[in-house]
Amino acid sequence: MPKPDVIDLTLDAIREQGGRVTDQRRAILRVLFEGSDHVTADDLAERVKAQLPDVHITTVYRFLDTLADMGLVTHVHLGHGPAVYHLSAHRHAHVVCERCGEMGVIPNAVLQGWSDKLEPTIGFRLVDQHFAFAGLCQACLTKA
Amino acid sequence: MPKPDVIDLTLDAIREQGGRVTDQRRAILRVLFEGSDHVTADDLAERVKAQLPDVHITTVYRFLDTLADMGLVTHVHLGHGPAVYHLSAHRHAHVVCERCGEMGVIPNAVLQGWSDKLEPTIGFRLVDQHFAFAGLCQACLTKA
DNA sequence: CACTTATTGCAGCCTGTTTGCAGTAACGTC
DNA sequence: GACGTTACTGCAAACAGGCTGCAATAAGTG
Repeated sequence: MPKPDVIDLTLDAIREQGGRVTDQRRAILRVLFEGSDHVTADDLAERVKAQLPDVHITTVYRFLDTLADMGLVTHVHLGHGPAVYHLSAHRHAHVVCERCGEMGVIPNAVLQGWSDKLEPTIGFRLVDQHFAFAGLCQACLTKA
Repeated sequence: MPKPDVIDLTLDAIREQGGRVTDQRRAILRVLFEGSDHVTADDLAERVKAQLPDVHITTVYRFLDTLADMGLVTHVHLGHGPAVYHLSAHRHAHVVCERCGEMGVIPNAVLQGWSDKLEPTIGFRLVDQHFAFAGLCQACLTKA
């Protein structure tokens, strides 16, 4: 008996809330869970099409939205271009180099620490970053 | 002899680099320097039109770009909507409440402090925020 | 199998911003 | 002050990323 994997569990969750399981959704989930993190909707659509042609980008957007409502995926804006999506389980803040676009990850503990100090002073608690922090990476720093 | 103000100095700087001074540019600068901070290009255009009708939004965008090249203005993305522009002299990082859109300001010293600790650990230096930080304001925190 | 209704693909819309182009007008020179 | 050069303007149209309405399709239910 093959052990039920994340994809099957997700599909069950979808059915449980009255959603339906389609080939498109299965393919999208496969790419999401097995492919690399931080994909744009467009990338995702391309990769899905490799398995199942004719999946429309709109379908991808709509399903990502559903998954977001379920709390499974989140999107982040790394810069001026399209947003990238990743599993909420992999949630963390992002830094992006303003010069070269290189991306770094800020551990949740660090963000938490900042937030704890910030809240008493200016009355804002920082939450999971929905927008990346702007920065400069080592390579670009030494170049300059 | 009236003392030359920021606007005149800016206009001089424009002329010095081969740029031309027009009524439109004068009006845009007036709104930028005298109006409130954190305006969208659209807001700006509206306010400019109050003084000088028929100034096209394209002109506003183009001149903002020129001013950005000169290092005079910066734009920040507060969220999903349009970007807001402000004078570079007023530079600081921004926090925006994810719930209600309320905006807060993070002092430069605070950002600098974070950056100093972050750089040795993950190799990124934080720079002036081009994207706002996501957060929750006091009001929304207590409501929840 | 029949039925209900969620999901799909498509075309077309939307917002924010940029571009190409021909006309206008600012500035340096005579 | 007139003249020529060329930066700036307004307009229309394009652009990107994303979302919507709709009719057709097909997943789940009994």
